[in-house]
Amino acid sequence: MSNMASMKKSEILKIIGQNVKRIRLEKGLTQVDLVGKIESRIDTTNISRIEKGRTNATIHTLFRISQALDVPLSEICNVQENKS
Amino acid sequence: MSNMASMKKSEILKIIGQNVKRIRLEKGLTQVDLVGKIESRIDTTNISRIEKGRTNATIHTLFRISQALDVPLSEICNVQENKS
DNA sequence: TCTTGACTTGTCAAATATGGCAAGTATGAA
DNA sequence: TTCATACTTGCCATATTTGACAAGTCAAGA
Repeated sequence: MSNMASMKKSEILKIIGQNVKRIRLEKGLTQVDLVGKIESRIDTTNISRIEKGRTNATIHTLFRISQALDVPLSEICNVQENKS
Repeated sequence: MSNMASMKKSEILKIIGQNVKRIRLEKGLTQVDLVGKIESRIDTTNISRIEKGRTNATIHTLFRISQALDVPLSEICNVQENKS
């Protein structure tokens, strides 16, 4: 049912961002907490833009976020509505 | 055992690239075949660079590739060695 | 009201991803 | 050897991410 083929760029960026925000909140972290746990520097500006779906983050940026959130990268990258 | 915390940028890019290449070959596709299946244009140059881990692709580019390969994005983003 | 914390958003500079083209490498077949 | 296919890599121009800072919004308290 997911009709992935027609998913627009803005849509998947929004889903990725929602994933990041949801996991961050589940861990009880603020954006400032999160960047504090990230190895090489990431700005809260960028976190905010990613969570809002305003930026098309690189995989390495998302990977660093996944490390700080202590979840697999694939969890952040879960954009599928449902699997058969 | 995965020691994700110390994974360097070049290492995760290499794994992402290996994932793309492996799945593409499993599907019996050439790079030219692959770009032919991608909605908005992607150059074989870029596919090659991603597969070789030479470029830090954006999530939207990897998403379009996952669509063309008919696999979930999370499969391309599977960089974990093994899960506990 | 004032303050604080959390987040968003604008702007800027620097780095780099992307698309495009051309040239090079490698393999296999004729 | 010659040719074709598949892929890699260098270069270029353009677009955009990223890091950084400043300013703004919003909600909860004191």
